[in-house]
Amino acid sequence: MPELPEVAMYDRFVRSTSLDKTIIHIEIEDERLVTCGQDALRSALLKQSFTDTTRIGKFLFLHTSADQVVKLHFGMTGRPAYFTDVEAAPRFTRVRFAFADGSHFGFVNMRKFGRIDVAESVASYQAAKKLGSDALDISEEAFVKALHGRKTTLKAALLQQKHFAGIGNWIADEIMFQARLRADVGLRQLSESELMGVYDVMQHVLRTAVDLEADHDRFPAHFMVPHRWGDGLCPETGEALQKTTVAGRATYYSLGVQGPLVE
DNA sequence: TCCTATGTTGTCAT
DNA sequence: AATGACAACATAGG
Repeated sequence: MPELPEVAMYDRFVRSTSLDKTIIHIEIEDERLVTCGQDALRSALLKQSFTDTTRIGKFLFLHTSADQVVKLHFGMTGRPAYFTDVEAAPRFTRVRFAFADGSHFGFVNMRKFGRIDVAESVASYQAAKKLGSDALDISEEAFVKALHGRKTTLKAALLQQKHFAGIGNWIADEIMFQARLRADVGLRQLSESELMGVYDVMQHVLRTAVDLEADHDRFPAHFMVPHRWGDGLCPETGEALQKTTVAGRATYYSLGVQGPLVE
């Protein structure tokens, strides 16, 4: 379940389990998940170790003792795993890194949308792939500049990773709910000051989710998302949340709070 | 059987 | 050239 707050937890997990252990074997179930190819992955990592991590949006970079980085992207269904017995490997462990101490790091990915790649540095990867700064790091000025006056909808723009990275489908819906904006509002209809409000909401949603360790059960009562996954009722009006499609994604919204779609 | 799912990217059109 | 819309990818579970 990886959007920015979830990947922040993955980051913490990896740091606490899998750093500074020599990698002695890499088992690859499906090479399609390894962008650089299995040979390049093995030559980059065998006899090396992970030494540090950097997270940008939904991307997690593992620095190696050979001074390269391994990029992990989890797709829609990915998560990291750590286990000491191969037999205990979680179902859907697609790539497994075996450490010299007998433990293992697993890249678990049911749907195979996750990807592993090797790059020379975080900066070089970020530049090559046009990946924006982390959404928690972008300035208000840069946020407004990136969005103001564009032709697309707010939700589509929030989902792009180019200008600021880490927003996914549930966070986009949560931001639009808390900003009290229609699910399909166009950026041309939003003033700079309204976009500053969206920025503040984005920071609040991300900061809160990270502080609560991405645990949906602990999200505040004014958050919509737990209701989207639960009783389907707006936390403010008590009415049923509406469902539609915006930017090609399932979109939940409160008619009473956000108003009707434009059609 | 059919539909949905927390994401990205290639392709085609504007 | 740049930007935007949308299908495609792969799999499990309801």
